[in-house]
Amino acid sequence: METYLQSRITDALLKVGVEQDNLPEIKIETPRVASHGDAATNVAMTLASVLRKNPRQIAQDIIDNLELDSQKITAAEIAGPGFINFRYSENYLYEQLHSLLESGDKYGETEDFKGLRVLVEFVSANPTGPLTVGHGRNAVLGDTVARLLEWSGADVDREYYFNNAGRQMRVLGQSVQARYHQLFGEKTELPDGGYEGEYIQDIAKQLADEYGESLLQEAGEEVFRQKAERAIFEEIGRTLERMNIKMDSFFNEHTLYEDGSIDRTVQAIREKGYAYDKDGAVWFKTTEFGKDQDTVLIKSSGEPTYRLPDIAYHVHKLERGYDLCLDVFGADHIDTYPDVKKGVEVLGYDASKIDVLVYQFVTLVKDGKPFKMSTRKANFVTLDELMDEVGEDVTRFFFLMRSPNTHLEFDISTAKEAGEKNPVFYLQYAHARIQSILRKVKEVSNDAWQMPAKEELNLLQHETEKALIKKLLAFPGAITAAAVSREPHKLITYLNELASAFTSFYHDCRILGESTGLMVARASLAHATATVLANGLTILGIEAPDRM
RNA sequence: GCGCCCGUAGCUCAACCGGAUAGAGCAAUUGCCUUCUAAGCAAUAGGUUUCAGGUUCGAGUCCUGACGGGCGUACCA
Repeated sequence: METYLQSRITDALLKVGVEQDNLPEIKIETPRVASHGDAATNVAMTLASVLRKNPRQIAQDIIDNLELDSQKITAAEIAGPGFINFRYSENYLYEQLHSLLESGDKYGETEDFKGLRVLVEFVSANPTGPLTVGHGRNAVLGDTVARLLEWSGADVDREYYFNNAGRQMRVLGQSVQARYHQLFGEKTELPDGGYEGEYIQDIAKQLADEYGESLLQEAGEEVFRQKAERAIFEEIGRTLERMNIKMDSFFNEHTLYEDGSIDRTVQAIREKGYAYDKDGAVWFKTTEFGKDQDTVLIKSSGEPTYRLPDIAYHVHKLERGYDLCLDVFGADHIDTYPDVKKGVEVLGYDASKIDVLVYQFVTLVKDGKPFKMSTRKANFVTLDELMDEVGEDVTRFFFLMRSPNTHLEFDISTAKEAGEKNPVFYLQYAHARIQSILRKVKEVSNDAWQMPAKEELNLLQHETEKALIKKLLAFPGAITAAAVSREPHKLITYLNELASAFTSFYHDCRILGESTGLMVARASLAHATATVLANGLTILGIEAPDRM
């Protein structure tokens, strides 16, 4: 419909005398106030200064030259300072509703990103401990944006990037080793900066159960590191599964060393003249890109900083042929992103294919106060603990509810309320309620719901019915908007409006007890609403229950 | 100091890359269950969009400057 209006308006503009080269971009938007119509454009106003004419006059000229199909649009009128408002015909609504019903669980899919190969890299927590609440927002955002892109036609892979070498992991191994020795009565201290979480003791205990005392002979921490890594990855895998997240691949940073990518990357940056040696370290000339200081690529110890493998990794992604590499990470990592892009660019790759979704931090709140759920000495709350406390659906929903670039206050008191206050249930309840009605319809008519003919939908004449249809038709656009801006909360806002439009309809129009024709038409409308709710919840990774 | 994000109703947040009368939920007040799920609906109240300038037909949105909060600014990841 949008493209239809755009082409009609373009034709009218040409007739009015606007030159081909001066055609403005024609924006079609949905007015905030329903009384303003179903679609509107502001072209007349944007043209006012160019044509040096009164915008309302321009609008009138455009309307006079518009050739609209009355089967689709019934009215085009001037309003306010020069908006042109359009109204959809009933026929158009019924036609669209009918095709929605035909699409069923595919309704909402578009081809906006058709053919685009996307790699979403997210979570990417190193296996040093269980996933925390902070990782939770990352995981859910990444997965949901991936789903949004998939619904928009993109070909999406999900990847988890990790590093199982380096100092952090050695300390992890040492920590487990220390706990293991303690289990057998030895007074071994945790290493400096060791991991204090209770899970370290759990892993040590597993090892004791499995191997008895035999590991006491181990001199180094390597065995413990390996065991810890495996145990932690298993737990992370279970957590992700619980959250409805399935990775396509896990990428080990180590492979970049093995295949020589790291060395080649440094070499290439040197050759381009963007790297130099100083104080035994290798530096990246980030000052040339407007930074205050140059940054270190390889420490004087010979170990690279994370920037170098990050650059090599992104080159690797691009070489795999992705058109879009989307990284999801927290606000604390934002500073590395320009360096990586510049590095990739210096190496001759198209850095514009790399995009980043940055999210702000999460604060847990309970009864109005910052809340620490964990009694463990380690200073974090795990995702599993959170899900145990409030449930999987609520967890996903709360992480998605807000715009990624504002701080998220996760109110556990609200999340735990199974009822009125909890916004997740509003959507699920609407779905369950519709299913309940449809079950009753089936009893009455002794027949399952069937696809109605288009004409049968003509009985939907009530204002709340038409408002609901219009809301349903906005679903694909809502997905696209959320996918383009990578903001899943836009979809939630839409679904809330949809559920609200449904309850207005439910309040004003009965389904059972009406004549057969009207009952069929309304049941179809309810069915369509349930379909859209279910599709929307699927994208959010949340259940759409049939009963509550 | 510098960079990024944020500042909207008592609280938590929306506002479709500059549009028409700034909207939801929670909290408050009131009304609605012998008819399809009241986990709901309807209504009332709540705002100088932190402040001061600027840009233009038009600003919560863009620019400048204050003020306030978060995160960075490592030879940590």
